[in-house]
Amino acid sequence: MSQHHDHGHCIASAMDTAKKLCEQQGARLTPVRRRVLELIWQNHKPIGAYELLPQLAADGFNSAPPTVYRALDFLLELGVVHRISSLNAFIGCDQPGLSHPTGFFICKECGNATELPAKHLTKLAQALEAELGVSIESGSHELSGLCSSCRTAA
Amino acid sequence: MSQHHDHGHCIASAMDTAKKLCEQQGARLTPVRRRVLELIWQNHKPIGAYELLPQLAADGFNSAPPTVYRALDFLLELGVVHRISSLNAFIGCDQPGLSHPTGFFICKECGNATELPAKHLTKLAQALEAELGVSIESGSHELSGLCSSCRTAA
DNA sequence: GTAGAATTGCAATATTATAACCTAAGGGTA
DNA sequence: TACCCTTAGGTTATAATATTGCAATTCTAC
Ligand SMILES: [Zn+2]
Ligand SMILES: [Zn+2]
Ligand SMILES: [Zn+2]
Ligand SMILES: [Zn+2]
Repeated sequence: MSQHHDHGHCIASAMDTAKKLCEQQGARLTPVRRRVLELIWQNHKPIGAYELLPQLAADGFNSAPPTVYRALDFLLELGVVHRISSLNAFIGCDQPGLSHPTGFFICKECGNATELPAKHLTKLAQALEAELGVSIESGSHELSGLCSSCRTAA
Repeated sequence: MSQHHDHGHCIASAMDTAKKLCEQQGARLTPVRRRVLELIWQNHKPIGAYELLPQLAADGFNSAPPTVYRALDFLLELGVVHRISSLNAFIGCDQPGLSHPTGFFICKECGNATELPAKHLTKLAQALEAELGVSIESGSHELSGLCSSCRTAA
């Protein structure tokens, strides 16, 4: 996770991609869905569903659990957000649009989560399919430790 | 997951290993901890904490959530049980005693979970550490699809 | 035996997620 | 436009998972 990136650009780019994906698929990026995606990107770290609720409320949106879970389900389905189950949290996808195996490295110090390069995950899946005789359809990889910045600081 | 294994042996062997690990570490395999581990192995599929409660109650144990969560925490710490966070469930460890990266393949058809060979997971972790400049301390890999039996059946 | 530590019992509560049911809004078609 | 149908959102309640806090007990070391 780079510390010095243009974060406004991050968000704008993610919103733009989501809009395009919706148009391609005939899906509707409604105000609440759009706002949830913005909040997830503004946060830029894994964020829990219940942390989103007050932020939605502050914007005048309805803020009951089903509202945010529905929006999250939509965004997950669209492929612009991932769920990190070991944290019960959600984060924006780096490479939305491309269907790809998902995994994250989460720094236990700073909390930042970096999406893992799909290349390695695909390779692992192939090796496991060959060795176990299974067919893998989906998966998630959640690793934890110190990111390079936090390692340097320590 | 082999369908034709001596399941009684599975359980006995797991209990024996747990006992030895406790002796080595000066930890206490108390009745409720022992029973929780037995129940997990008897089930032989990922099992939720709240599924264990009534089974404990049937044996005359206290059966409030903290009881089972404490036992699970102890067994996780001891390394004889793993948590599968995408299922909010627990399962016995294949290679207890050896500290190893953990991952599972879970068949979406039959529900069986197979622990992934550590070799591949270690290799992935090393590749990611090199590429991302991070240091990985723990991780979990949860894959889903069809196991070889269910593939054949389908 | 006694002090200190670990374990358990117990009640309450926190956190995360979904169900059920109804209303409102969009979108195509005659 | 009027109609119908589908999707999305509002609202209330509840389910499912997990933890906190404190008192009582049991174990262990001395
Ligand atoms: Zn992604
Ligand atoms: Zn960090
Ligand atoms: Zn294991
Ligand atoms: Zn199967």
